[in-house]
Amino acid sequence: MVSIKDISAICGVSTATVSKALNGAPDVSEATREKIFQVSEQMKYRPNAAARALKTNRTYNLGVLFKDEAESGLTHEYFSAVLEGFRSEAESNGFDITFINTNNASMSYLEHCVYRNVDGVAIVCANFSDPQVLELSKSNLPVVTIDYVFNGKMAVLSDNLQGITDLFSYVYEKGHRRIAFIHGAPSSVTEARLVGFYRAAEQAGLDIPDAYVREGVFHDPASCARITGELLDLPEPPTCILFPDDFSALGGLNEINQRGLRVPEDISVAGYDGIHMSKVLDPPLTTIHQKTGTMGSAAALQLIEMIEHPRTTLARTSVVGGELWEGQSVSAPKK
Amino acid sequence: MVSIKDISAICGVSTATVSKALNGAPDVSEATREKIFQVSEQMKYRPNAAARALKTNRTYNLGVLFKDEAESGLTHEYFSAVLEGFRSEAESNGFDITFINTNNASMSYLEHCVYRNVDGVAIVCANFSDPQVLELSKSNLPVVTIDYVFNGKMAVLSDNLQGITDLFSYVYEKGHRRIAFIHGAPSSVTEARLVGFYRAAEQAGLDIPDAYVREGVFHDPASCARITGELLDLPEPPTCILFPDDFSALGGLNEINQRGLRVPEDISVAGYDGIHMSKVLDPPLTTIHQKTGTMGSAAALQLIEMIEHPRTTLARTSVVGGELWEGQSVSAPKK
DNA sequence: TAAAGTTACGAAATCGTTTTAGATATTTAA
DNA sequence: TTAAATATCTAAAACGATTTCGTAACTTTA
Repeated sequence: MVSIKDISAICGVSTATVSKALNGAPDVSEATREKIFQVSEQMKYRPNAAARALKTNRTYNLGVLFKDEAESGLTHEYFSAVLEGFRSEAESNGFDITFINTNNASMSYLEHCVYRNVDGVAIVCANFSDPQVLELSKSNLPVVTIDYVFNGKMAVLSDNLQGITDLFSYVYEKGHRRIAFIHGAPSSVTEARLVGFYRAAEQAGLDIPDAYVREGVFHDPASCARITGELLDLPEPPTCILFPDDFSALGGLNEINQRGLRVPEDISVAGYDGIHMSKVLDPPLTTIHQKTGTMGSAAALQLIEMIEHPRTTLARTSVVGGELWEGQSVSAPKK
Repeated sequence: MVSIKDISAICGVSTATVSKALNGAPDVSEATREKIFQVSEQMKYRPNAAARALKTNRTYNLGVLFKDEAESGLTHEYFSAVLEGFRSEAESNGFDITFINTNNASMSYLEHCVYRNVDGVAIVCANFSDPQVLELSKSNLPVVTIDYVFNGKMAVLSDNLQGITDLFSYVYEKGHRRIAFIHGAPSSVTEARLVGFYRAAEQAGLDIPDAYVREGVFHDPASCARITGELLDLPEPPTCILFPDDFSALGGLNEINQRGLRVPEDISVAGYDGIHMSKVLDPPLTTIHQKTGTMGSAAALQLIEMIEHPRTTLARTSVVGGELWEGQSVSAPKK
């Protein structure tokens, strides 16, 4: 490969000058700078990333922790889409990304980051109570998290509170008063949604019976199918069910269909996420679309800002609003 | 960070000896080797990847080209699952992965690989006629491709020919004789499936009318819905439709439902891929499950073999068989 | 016992950059 | 005219590893 040395030889200057010219240092004359650019262009010079990293201690590599406990990580559209937004924004800023989820026990996440010398790390999808994740969050490596906030660290959240509020208002205005909510396992996301749900109900002067609020499992149609069945078996079943996410809503839809009920004529349902599939279901699912691309992009920008200006950047949490996708799975309740 | 120098100082030996001990060179006594291991363990020494890369010209980093033209790449479960298998196997072998799909025009894929010094590259999802992809394939960088074969390069293919044959046989044995096939856009995958389809039909002594074989679009429910409608409008409509993939089959299912027909009582359908969703549809979709994890893993192993033993490794194409997932979307045809 | 062979180690070069601390030539100010 | 300031450049030292070759000490062989 052609190195700075080759360029310097051809241009008749020292390697120091070449380096400085290429990096825009002020003490290089216009003439030599131009010559150096020309030659390195023509010889297709590419700086050696390893050498540069060794010297500067900067790799322009961002670590990504993307662990799917339930084997649904990279194949979970929500997280994949966030990752794609992150990757794209990072690359626009000259950063590449490297996965740091080692599965051999030889290195912790933090050790992996150190080993690879990443400039910062994004925790996109992980178990936030995992000691290794905590270790990472406590290190002085720049960190950004998605949908979770570590104290004093950058974070990007989807606005679950607003999202569920919008969804609730929408179905309420459609006339529903018996609204059930199957939520995911306890987490900050679930918490925000529950708060939003109850607040919106309160606001509307609606009292939600405890039997209408059930804990399901994210991304698990089976559990949601079962709970949907139990809800329908209530003496006074709900007229509308909100699911933890679009995919798990499929389970509920099946249970409903199998009982010979129709959506939305007999019962209304709504999902959450706004994945591709939601638009293609029959009927199209009313859902809250989370702006995953925006979230990933915001995470990348915040992380990079922290990397470039560690002393002058305050850790902050940005909240990305969702958007109601009006499908046809919610209509006025039967009289 | 603690470096080899620190270890050498503590152990009272030279850095050369430390390096050799850590890398298992033969000319280090058992005693010093043990001491060095102990100390570096205790001081949590991690080799500096950049320094090592600079010296050895090996990064233990694999490039991954994963481009989603149609914005469905990272969010397309098939490719995501292959990638996950690849990543996992690579990491087990001490390799990390870096995306090389630059979206700024400043570097070609190959240049990006050179810049990052990756040891090899996997082309998981890309447009194989893109000049930049060709350039990559022609370079002397070790390359492995998924579902496409570059002459003289490693490749991993899903056995589409066998898969579609199995699927055909299955529906044929269920009694279907009017079998339609909506395939994807022209590509080696489509080609293999078409050959398999026609061969299987021939084998069965079945003549497939041209009107039954239609070109749709992978991963696009809308086009498949339209074509399904046209198939159903034929004077002699098929009793079974094979779709290009599970996701696009959704479009067909909707069209069928909207006409008041039921699956599988009135018409049978089958998908391809075996993504999570296929099991959760109502009825569960009969499909060919592609062993994506196996494919990704095989790709990683082949690539690494090529990297470690360039002179003694022959480029080869391995074919990973699929597996019929029997759902409930295919039954005997109506009389 | 002398020559040859082994074993265990270290000095130093090297990979391709960046960066600091001069050095030289040129220009400006006094 | 001379000192000071400025502009442009370079030598050389890093960064943290690997690797070649040499050497000293010790063992074996004849």
